[in-house]
Amino acid sequence: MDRRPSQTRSAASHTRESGVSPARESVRSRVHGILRGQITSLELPPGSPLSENELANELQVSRTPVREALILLGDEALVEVFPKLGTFVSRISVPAVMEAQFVREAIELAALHEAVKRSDAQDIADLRAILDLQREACAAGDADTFFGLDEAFHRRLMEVSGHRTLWRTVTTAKAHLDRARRLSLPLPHRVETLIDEHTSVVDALEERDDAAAVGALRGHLQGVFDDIGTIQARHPELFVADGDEAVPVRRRVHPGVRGSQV
Amino acid sequence: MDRRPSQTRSAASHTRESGVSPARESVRSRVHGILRGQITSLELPPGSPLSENELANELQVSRTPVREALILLGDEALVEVFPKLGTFVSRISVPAVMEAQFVREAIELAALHEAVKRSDAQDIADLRAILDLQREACAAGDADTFFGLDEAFHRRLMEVSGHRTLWRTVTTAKAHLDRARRLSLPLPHRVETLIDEHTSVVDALEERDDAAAVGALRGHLQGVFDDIGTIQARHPELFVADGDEAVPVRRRVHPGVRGSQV
DNA sequence: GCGACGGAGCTACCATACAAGCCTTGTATG
DNA sequence: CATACAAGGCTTGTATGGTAGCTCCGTCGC
Repeated sequence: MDRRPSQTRSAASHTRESGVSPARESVRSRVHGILRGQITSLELPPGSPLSENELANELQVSRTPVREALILLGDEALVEVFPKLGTFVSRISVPAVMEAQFVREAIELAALHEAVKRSDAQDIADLRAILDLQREACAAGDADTFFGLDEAFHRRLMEVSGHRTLWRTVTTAKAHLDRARRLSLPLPHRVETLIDEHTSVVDALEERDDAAAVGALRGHLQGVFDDIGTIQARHPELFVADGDEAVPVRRRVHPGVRGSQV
Repeated sequence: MDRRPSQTRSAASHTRESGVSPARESVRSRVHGILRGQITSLELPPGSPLSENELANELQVSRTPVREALILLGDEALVEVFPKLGTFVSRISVPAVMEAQFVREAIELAALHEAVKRSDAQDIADLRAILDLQREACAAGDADTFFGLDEAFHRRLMEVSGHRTLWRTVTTAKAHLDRARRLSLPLPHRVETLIDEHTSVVDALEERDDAAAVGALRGHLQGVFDDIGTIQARHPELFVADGDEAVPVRRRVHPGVRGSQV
């Protein structure tokens, strides 16, 4: 009557875990990760229809894991499921972006507040190393790498604060912010500004200047709002229309081609 | 080639939505809500096995919606799924409680900071009304009602801050805290203390005293830590053992009876 | 007596089939 | 020509079957 596994298992608890799984990853987890990446990178633009059957055929799996992945994505509001109608990549909602920004700012600032007290030389060196790589990616014009390093920077920053599992919470909020930031990246002057802001945070962190660090990070995070108006004017179809909540449009960007570029 | 629903649909976007659905709720959503309530109320104690087949039989539905509900619960770490082994109500992890507390505190304090600037007489009156009801529930010794009102209080507080959708984020973190608090409720002196702390927050809010409000709420929220050591010593089987992460024990509390009380 | 091994019984995972609802579109009708 | 209507094709929701994997426990070998 008593069952227990042969040994402790620390992994495989969170479905959302990315990275390399030790042996094999569940199909659901794999599909979830693929779709999540394509949505946050805008490879699947907001408003795109996501058919369970179609995805299952493309990925060569059955509907079940695809459906389960879509349910998880729906729970984090990256897709919208309309029963008996269809599933769509959620459009960018400015209020939702502001809420996500609020959550992220609250958590990261609180974490930074503790990081100021805890950081050591190694932490500072690691952060600066990431910034150097970011400058390289910036010079090379590699947007994907740049974004990956940006994520690494903020992640490392939270590790310094001593809260290791906190990153997952931020990730959920960050997904919505990333889509907006992806759109603003093509704008000039943005990239260098981001790196400068990161540098200011590390500088203040090294000098254990709490107020300066928090102020710098806040300014950095709130930069999302700088261009969002411009972006919305340029790509209105990617945003939810004012006064018209969540209207799916069952029309793909390019007929017959799924997941085409913007 | 163009499909769109007959009219705008604002509801049914989040699976986690509780409350009364307009027409009919999906089975998955219903099962999810039931299980979530039973877990956070400790009706299903940490460590309990949750078999898809068994739950499906008890609730008279198929395994599919039960499975999907369990996946969602696993995503918020309320259950742990061990592939090919079993699903269990997650044990209370002190580090996890601390992380959840960190998230909640960061968000609620940031929201309160804005609420101080926005609150009007009606808001204050509503909050005080909730406190009166809480005193009644306290006098009557009704724990469930008390907890419901506690939730209503904090929820109303976030509405005052102007961030309506933020409560959902807090809810996820709060679930883990609630289990710990449920256990500490039987301890004497706790309930009156909680009400007093709530009152202090509202008082400071009414006087627009930012520092006092934030300080009072912080003290209130950190009260979770006061008794957690005592609780863990009293109910060690509900917590994850030190140095032994997530070991499911396939043995129910009372043989043959599911969901028995603690 | 004690340890290794293999079947039994359970689990979650994935695949598939059926059901119910919405939208489109062809068609009949005023 | 415009409108009402019904069939068809699509969608997601639910139900069920089959498979791989893990633990338990009886049995065999030492």
